[in-house]
Amino acid sequence: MAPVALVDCNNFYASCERVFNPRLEGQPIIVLSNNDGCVIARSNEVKALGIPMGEPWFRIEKLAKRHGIVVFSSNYALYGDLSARVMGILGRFSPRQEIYSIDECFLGLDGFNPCDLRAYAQKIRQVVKQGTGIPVSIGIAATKTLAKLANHVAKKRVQFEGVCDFWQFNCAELDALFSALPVSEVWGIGRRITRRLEAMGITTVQDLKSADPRWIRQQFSVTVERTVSELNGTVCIELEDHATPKQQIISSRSFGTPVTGLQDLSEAVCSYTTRAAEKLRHQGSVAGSIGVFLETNPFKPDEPQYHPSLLIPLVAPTDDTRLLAQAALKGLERIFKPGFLYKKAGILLMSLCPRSEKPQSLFDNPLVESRSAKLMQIMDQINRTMGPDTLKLAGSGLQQPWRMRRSRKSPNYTTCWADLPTVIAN
DNA sequence: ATCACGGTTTGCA
DNA sequence: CTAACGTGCAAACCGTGAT
Repeated sequence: MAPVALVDCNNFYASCERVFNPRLEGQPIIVLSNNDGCVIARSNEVKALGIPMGEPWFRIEKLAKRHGIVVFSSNYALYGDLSARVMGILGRFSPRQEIYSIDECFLGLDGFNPCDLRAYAQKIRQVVKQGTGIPVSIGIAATKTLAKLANHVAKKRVQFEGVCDFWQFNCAELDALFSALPVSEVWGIGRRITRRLEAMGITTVQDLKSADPRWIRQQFSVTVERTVSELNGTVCIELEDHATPKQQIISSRSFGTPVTGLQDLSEAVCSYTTRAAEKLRHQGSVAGSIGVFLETNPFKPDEPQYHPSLLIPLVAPTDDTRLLAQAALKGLERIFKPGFLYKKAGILLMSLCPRSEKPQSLFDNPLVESRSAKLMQIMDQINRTMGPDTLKLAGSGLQQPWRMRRSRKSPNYTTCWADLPTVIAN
């Protein structure tokens, strides 16, 4: 049985802010979503106050002030950079690593003796903390679903000191543990399925583990059935140590203030397309079609609502930002209607396939194509070395009045020289 | 009756 | 002062027209 570890950073975004501002140690911290909309990360002190994840900021602003909570806009440049450092260190501890999200990864520990991996896990925690300042917790078990659960236990129970290894439990102990955990803690069991399971009398992890897999499949789906098998120690979800290319790439943002005009929407659509195209090239794919959508504010039911979308097939699959933006803007013009307060716009790249498998067409012009490829390469390189958006399409605009609010962003400590004077001044 | 499809909804993190 | 609620992805689902 090959052990799997799930390493997860504790309160990741809050911890990132603390790394560069140690005075925040022990202080309550929250980090807000894009547009300073709602709470997406909380330090332990804030969790203890009972402020839930996803809570809209405007509803807790007063409470936060009362408790002296330190509030940050999200700073993805900072979190992404620290994430890369943490992942780099973690990768040294196993030849098989699956980076699952910005703050967690699985490590395949095949070949390691499962008898006692706790010391190894403690070593991992110590090295990551020393190298980055970020505290992590580690769960170890036979399947990814169980490792996730073990990680949860490692975080929740202080006596485990950040590491929980299910191999250290016998059957009776495991039964007792699982009977004390709500079914909603299981990876893949979200709000909706939890509600339905509870209605059927399945309320704990143990209940779900001992449910009949065929019945679960019939009532729910293969996905939930797999989850049940994984709880029983049967591997159904393999470790994916090489990133599979995305089937679709979405780029969308809410606006800082409502937008009414086609000009502003065009700028937004143009820059979202630029970001998506960068991701597309990064994974070495081309897109066969591009979708555009607009949204008014659904939280204001009194205002006229309109959420159009349109899918535009491309003449030939491409990864050229200019061609993609052209198509997206043409689509935008077709769905745009004046007289609405738009809150959000976005684009989707679809029908993706590897550049190498792109079908040749009679109308391909090899000279034009190679120029396009070279131009995109140079753009990507300049933006990579000199900072994002150093070189962009004119259609993205300069003022960008629609940009999201981020009034409480910390400096980009690790990725922006220009931000450092702020740091020193503080 | 069955399948492939595309668009929409659901669900998760 | 006021108003203020994220994003990205895949799987499941569903209606349609072709076979």
